Amino acid sequence: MEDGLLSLKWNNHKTTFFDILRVLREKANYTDATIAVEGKFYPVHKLVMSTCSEYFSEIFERTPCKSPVIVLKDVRSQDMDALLDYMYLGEVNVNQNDLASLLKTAECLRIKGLAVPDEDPTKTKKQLLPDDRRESPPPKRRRHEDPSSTSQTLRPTSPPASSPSKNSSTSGTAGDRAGAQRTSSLPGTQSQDSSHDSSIDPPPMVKVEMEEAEDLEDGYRRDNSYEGGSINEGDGGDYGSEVSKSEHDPENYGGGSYAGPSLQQGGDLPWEEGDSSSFPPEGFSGDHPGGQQPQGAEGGMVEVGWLGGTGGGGGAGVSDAFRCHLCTVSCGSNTQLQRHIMTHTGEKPFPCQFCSHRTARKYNLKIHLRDVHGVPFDRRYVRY
DNA sequence: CAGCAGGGGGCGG
DNA sequence: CGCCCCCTGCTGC
Repeated sequence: MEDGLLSLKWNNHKTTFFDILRVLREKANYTDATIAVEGKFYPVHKLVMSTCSEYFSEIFERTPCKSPVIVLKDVRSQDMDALLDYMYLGEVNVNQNDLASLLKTAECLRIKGLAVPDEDPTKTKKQLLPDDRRESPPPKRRRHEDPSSTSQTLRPTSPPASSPSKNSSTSGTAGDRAGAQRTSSLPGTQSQDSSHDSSIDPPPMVKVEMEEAEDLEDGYRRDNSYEGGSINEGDGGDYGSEVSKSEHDPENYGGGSYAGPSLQQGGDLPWEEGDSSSFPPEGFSGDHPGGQQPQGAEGGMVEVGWLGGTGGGGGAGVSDAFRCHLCTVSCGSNTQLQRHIMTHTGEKPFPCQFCSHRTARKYNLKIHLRDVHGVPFDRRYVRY
C-alpha cells in the first residue's frame, strides 16, 4: 500500500500562520481591499474577509476590481476594529457595553462564528444552511470573560434585537441595495439591554473568540489588548496613500469601489446595473424627481462622514477648521471637506451619458461632455 | 489634452 | 451656512 507516503506536518502551522497574518495586517502588506468605516480606512485582505464572512465574500465576488473600497454605513469603527481583530486573530476583547453593537454588526456582516444568520429575507443567494438551524457554521462564539470580570452568558442565537429592519423591501437587487441597507440598518449604538443585569457596569471586558483560537494563544495574542481604534494610530498618513492608490485603480470605476456594500458592478455602464437608484445621474436630469442629490448617500452610497475629532486623536485642539483626517488637506468649509473626502472614497456619482467615464463633480462632467463629446457647455444646470 | 481637485464667489434658505 | 457653479493649477497620458 502507499509505500513512501510521508506525512509532513508543520507543527506550529496555525500559530505561525496567524502570527504572520497579524503582521501582514499591521503593516498592510498585500492588502487588496479597504474597508471604510466612519471615515476610517482599514486595509484588509480579501482572503481573510471572505473566509470569515460570506457577506464579504459575495461583495468581492461581485466586485471584480482589484482593490475595492468597501464603505460601510452606520457601522461604528469601534466595532469594525473589534471585528477585524476577531477575524484576523480569532478572538477579541470587547467591552460588555459594546457587545451588543458588535454582535449586531457581526450579524449584519455575517461574520462567521459571530453572526447569527437567522434567515435573511434579502438573501436571495445560495444559502448554506438548508435546515432550520440558525447558525450554519458551528457557532463558535465563546466568551471567556476576563479573569477579573463577571461572567455573563449571552446567547448566540438571540440577537438582542434582531431588527426587523432587515426587511430591505427591495428584493430585486438584494445584493447591492439590500446589502447596503442591511448595514445601514444597524442601530449603530446599541445600548445593551442591560436592564436585567445591572451589575455589569464596572468590569466589562468580554473576550470573544473563535474555536480554534485556543491553539494559537501564544504568539499572536500579545497585542490583543487593543483599546479600540488603534488600527490607524499612525494618524491616517499612510492609510491615505494606501487608499488612494487602490481607489484610483481605473478598474474601480465600474466596480463597487465607492458604494460600500452596494457594490456597483457592471463593466461599462455601472448605473444601469439593476439598481438605477444608486446613481441618479444628475446630468440626465429630466426625470428622477425623487432621487436627486447624487452625492447623497442614497441606497447606501458612500457618505463618509468627517469625524471631527477622530476620536481623541488627530489634531487635538488645533484650529483644524475642516481638516481631512485622512490626509493633510484642510478645507475652507464643510462642503469642501465633503467634496474632498470623495477623493478618498472614490465616489463618482456623475456618469457620462456617452461613455463610461464618471466624475466626482458635476462641473467636471460638464467639462468632459464639452471637451470630449462636444456637448455645448450649458451654463447653469441643464435641467432642460 | 483631458481629468482631477483646491479655492473661491454667488445665491437661497 | 450650505449648496452650486466656476476658475484654475497640477498631473498623467
